[in-house]
Amino acid sequence: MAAKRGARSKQRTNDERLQPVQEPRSEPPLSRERIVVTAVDLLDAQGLDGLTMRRLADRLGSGVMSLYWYVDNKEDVFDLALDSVLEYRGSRQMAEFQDWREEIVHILEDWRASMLRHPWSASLLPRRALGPNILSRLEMLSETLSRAGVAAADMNVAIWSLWNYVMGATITRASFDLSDDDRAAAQQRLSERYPTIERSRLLLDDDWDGAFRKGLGFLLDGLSPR
Amino acid sequence: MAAKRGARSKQRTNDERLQPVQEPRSEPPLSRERIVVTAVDLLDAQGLDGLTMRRLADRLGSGVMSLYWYVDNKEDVFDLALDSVLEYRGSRQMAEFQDWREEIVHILEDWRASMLRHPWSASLLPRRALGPNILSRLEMLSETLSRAGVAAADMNVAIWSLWNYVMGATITRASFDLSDDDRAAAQQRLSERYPTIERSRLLLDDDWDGAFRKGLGFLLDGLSPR
DNA sequence: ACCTGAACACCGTTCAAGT
DNA sequence: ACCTGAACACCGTTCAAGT
Repeated sequence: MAAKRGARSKQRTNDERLQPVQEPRSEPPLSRERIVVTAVDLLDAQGLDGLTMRRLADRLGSGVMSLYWYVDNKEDVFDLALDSVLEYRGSRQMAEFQDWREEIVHILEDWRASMLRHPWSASLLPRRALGPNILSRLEMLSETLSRAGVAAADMNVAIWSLWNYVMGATITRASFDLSDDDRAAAQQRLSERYPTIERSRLLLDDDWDGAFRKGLGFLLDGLSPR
Repeated sequence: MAAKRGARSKQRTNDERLQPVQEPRSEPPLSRERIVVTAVDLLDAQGLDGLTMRRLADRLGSGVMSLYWYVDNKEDVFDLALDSVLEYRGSRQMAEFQDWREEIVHILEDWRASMLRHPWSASLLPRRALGPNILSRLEMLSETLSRAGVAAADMNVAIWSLWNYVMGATITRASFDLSDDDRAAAQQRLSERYPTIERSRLLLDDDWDGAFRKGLGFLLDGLSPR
């Protein structure tokens, strides 16, 4: 568990071959999958700037350049980590929902939750090509809107509007991690020059989930066919 | 013009004191303002990753460490560049507008346009503290919503919803700069696994401005008081 | 097929020093 | 008050080489 790296195969001398094949104390061989899993861990722990090829190799117990056998470059690592985090793990048949609105809310809240579990992912998503997992989320969304009766001519606008809303909300939420003191101080500084937002206590509001759901409700009101 | 740096004050020997004070061929003195202007130029030319302290100093004709007299660190440069780009340059009295809706659309389209003129700015904005210029845009927005009769209880949700929509739309627009060929190729790959978004030609749609305005319309429909 | 270390061309920032 | 170069502890990736 707290085994030192580098002391890997030393105390293998007094043989314990009674145990079956797996050797828990030596690193498993490098693989694309291990690299992705470890990259996600590292990103979760250190953020976007915290992922470096050297640190990643370190965690994997390999030399830096060994990674390049499995991966083209650092951008490739980002793409793989991002896609892995966006996998939809919920059930596929949506029979459980009363109406399309509830279904859309579920799809978008699940998407948002997946990104917030890995706060680096939201700001990464718009910069990279769309991977298979985000595309299948868009496909789900699109199917549901279609069943809901959104006109074909409005379809793309509807999808992009919801995309914009979710991305904006999630990127903002993920990067706005001021402490309560910081927010109070920021709010304080508003008083003279920004009276209106001061009055509504804009920067003190911290019911992110509620605001997300409520604002999404407004948008869906606008998007509702007829 | 193509004067070598470092050769700055050499050929000052044969005196030309007839000319007045300004010396067009030597760099003006370093200043916070010059640093910000040059940083924006550099960011426009090379993007977020293209701004390095060394390149910035190079463009300014100074040593790298000289910058640190005017600026705390690189993050400081980002904050200053970001705020400078978000300054509102339009007229302040909104008498010209027929109704609040038109006014909101104007405010948000102007904000979006400012960010798209400097595509690095949108993705930077959510990561940094809110500077004075973005705060005064929020203040304008807030005033207008107030005058429009949005209930105090809905005010923050309304502001954050519009914020989310604009940020999501702009970040996406600014980073999605695939060539037409790339988009066609991406669209092609959708065919089997993502039939619904394939059918609506989601990735081929390139009327960004129209989609922004139309989606904003839907959101404002939802937000309209009563 | 898989892994490696040395090397290159970069980074941001500290520090001690110059004028 | 303003500016500097050397140095430190990093980066991503190429290359030539090892097994």
